[in-house]
Amino acid sequence: MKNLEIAKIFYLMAEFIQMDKASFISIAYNKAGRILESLEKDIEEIYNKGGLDELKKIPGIGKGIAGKIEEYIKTGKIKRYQELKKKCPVDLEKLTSVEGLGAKRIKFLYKKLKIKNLKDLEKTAKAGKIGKLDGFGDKSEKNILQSIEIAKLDKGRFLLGKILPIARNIVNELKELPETENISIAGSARRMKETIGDIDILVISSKPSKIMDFFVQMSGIDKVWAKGMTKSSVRLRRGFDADLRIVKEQSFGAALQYFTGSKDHNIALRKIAQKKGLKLNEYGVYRNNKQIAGKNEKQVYQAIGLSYIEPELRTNSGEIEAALQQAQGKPNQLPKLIGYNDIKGECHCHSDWSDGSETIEGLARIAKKMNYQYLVITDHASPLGIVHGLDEKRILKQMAEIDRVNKKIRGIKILKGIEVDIKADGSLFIKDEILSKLDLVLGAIHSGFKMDKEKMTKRLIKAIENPHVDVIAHPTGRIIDKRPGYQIDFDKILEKAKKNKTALEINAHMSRLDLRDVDIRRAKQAGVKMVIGTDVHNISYFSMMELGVAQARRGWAEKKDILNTSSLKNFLKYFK
DNA sequence: GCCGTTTTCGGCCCGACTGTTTTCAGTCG
Repeated sequence: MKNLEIAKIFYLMAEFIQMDKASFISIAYNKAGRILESLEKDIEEIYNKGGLDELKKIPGIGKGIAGKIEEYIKTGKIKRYQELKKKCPVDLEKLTSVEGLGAKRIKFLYKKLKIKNLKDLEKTAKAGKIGKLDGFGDKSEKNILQSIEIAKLDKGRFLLGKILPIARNIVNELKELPETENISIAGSARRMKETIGDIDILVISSKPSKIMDFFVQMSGIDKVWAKGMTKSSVRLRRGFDADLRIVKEQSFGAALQYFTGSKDHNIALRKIAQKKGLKLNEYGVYRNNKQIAGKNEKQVYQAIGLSYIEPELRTNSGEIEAALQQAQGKPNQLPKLIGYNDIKGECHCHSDWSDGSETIEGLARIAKKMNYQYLVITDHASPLGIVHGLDEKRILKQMAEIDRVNKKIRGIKILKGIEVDIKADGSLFIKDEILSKLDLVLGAIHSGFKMDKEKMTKRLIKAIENPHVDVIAHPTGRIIDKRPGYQIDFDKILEKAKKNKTALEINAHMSRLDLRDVDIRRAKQAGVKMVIGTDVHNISYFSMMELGVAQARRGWAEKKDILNTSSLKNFLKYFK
């Protein structure tokens, strides 16, 4: 998929263009980059299907940019980009990663001192040559040196599952301050995006100075980027930034809306406000300088003619149109998203019979504490030695053990399941005769990831068509930022899954989150049911259900789309 | 470069903080 490659070039082109003047052309390229990044379909497929006209149908892609996309697909290059790069041959990607350095200053440094990359920059700054330039000073030079160190350590984005606990800790610390009247996580963490670049926190206070003082002096801070009365920003030693914004109570909703994003969602909202003769900013919705909304988010949306939109949906990918429809009582409304407390059972769980670390009885007690009605034990049945998979004999033994635990522990039902390997030809590692005795069979691919698209699609379809397979676990096989996932024809998979009533899993593990949000949305549209499973290997995994539900919400899933929101009875009935 | 329920030209979301200035450009989100 070339979407990300092209997006990256567009971002760089935007920077190059900005070197000469802050132009709307650069804004257009940036926007095109973001569009490509969040596009659910392969841009090359779109182009092959309908050519330039099909590309131009994407909002934000016009004649010029569509042409550049075509050029890249055909030749692997974009001439305009090469030209821009030639004019100022610097390592833009690395240099812009230095906080405080943007296109203009990078060009200036290149023209004056021939600085092309981080190494040149560091050398020149250390020699004291930067502070003497026009528009720079000693402080700029010092900041550049510090920022280089931090840029060197930059690890990019972090998993939501890693960031959320840290963000919540900071929130709890700030909450302790008597000056804090209200507080919320904002930004992409509030939208529950699967990876997070930095932490955004919003505080309501009429005495911001003490809170800001505390914030920039918290433990674990490497550098204070900025400190003001309404806005401060710091770098945490763990490798990412935290931003704090403080507003007054009457602006809480507007600020929360503004600070939650996404950027494109906000821009679209402001345009809508503008058309109505209103102004939307982080302090409220204004008509002729008079605030008409702002205290809570719902009012902000209503003031510009929309229904409230849940944070997880705010990506400007149709939710604004749906909110408009809903506010006007028309069809094609917003989904009634699955709630964080709607899950009635865990359906992907490994015990110490395979590669989990907890006994079945121990797992049952935790699941009961989670208020689940049921827990499906789905140990591996696999030839892979490392997972200590079950064979047919041990499956029967384990069933007996589950019967024993069910008798011993009341208030939760342990179901008999398996996560069985789908072999290269699509057949399963366990005989149908044994599978038929189980309550739930997850089919999963754990080897032979590199198969070509046609073969892999056939392989999965064969498993989907096996009458004993209830669920395909982690259906695309991707690992966030590590493995792209297998080549599959997802539309065909959906078609067969629907026909065979085979469900797809939303694997809730923080580094899998597989299906992706865009896949979930397509599955829902295709009428394919899903389950959310955390792939428990020890007791800490249970809490990742929150991430799985968030993923489902970002994919517009409703309660009825997710089977383990059903009662035990209905859950079993579906899979019979 | 993109876009159109006033427009095929003339707009384009909006504001905070910093450093170097002395009223603002650059950067960031």
